[in-house]
Amino acid sequence: MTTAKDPGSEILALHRATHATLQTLTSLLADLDLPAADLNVLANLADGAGRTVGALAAATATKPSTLTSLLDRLTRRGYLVRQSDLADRRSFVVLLTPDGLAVAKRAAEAIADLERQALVGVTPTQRAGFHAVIDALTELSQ
Amino acid sequence: MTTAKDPGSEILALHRATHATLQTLTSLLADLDLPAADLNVLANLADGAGRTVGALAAATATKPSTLTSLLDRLTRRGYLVRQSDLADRRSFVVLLTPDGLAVAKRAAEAIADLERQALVGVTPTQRAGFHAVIDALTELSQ
DNA sequence: TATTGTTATACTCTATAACTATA
DNA sequence: TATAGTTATAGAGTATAACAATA
Repeated sequence: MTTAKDPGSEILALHRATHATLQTLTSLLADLDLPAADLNVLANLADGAGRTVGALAAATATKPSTLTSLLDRLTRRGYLVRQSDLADRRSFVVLLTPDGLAVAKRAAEAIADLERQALVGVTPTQRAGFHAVIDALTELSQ
Repeated sequence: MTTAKDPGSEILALHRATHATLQTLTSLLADLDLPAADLNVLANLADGAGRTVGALAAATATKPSTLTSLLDRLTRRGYLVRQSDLADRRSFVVLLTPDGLAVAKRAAEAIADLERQALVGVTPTQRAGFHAVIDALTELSQ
């Protein structure tokens, strides 16, 4: 046997899983009427702490220009505000409103629920392995 | 300690890693001038075997209607053909041309290279854990 | 009747380049 | 000069509903 059995499998599995989980989350939270990327950003803000646009871009591995229209939409909905960063006035700090925090918490809870259900038969060791691989792939791609 | 330390982390990490790896792949293969989703589909076909549109949709966790324009584009480029499935004439089998196979193999190799580089310090056990978590999340979301 | 895939349609996702304000 | 973020722009990604062909 000289042939690799399953070339490309981690990254292809990653993309498949991302599509699948995004669709599931969107339909679980259909009443919020928010696209998947918005849920993702909100979940990243669910701890209530402010983050600069750049920090959010890093957290989601997207570009600031990708976030602009998304943040505009969430602002229009009353879910967040952009505050000028006092420390560096080129930056904006993204801050959830009370409404936004409630929605963000629902998104984060739906994600946590989905993980709990999916990972009921998964050991902490396997979970640690998952993060080791994910982190390695993410770090190499930055 | 009653608070979970890192709620939502698997799925958020998944989405971050997907964005990061897609961007890296696209720039590694910039000379092919293909968007990320095309590379993903081609890599899924790189073994040279034909697949129905439905099977491809399942492999990428997308809908057939999402694939239509993508397959049209790859057909226009001469990378694949749709053949009527003799066993079930409602179906189309997607088959790579020789040119398409060459491009698909480059995509699959770039993915394999990226994985090799990223996972050089990752143990087989960690890798197995990764797949256990990914599979659990994917299966729950179908 | 049910299923496969396309078409038509409507938005969202995403990045690059040029720009503004600030550092 | 360099950086943070937006604006302008262009194209790709995605799904739903309606449809045609086949089962």
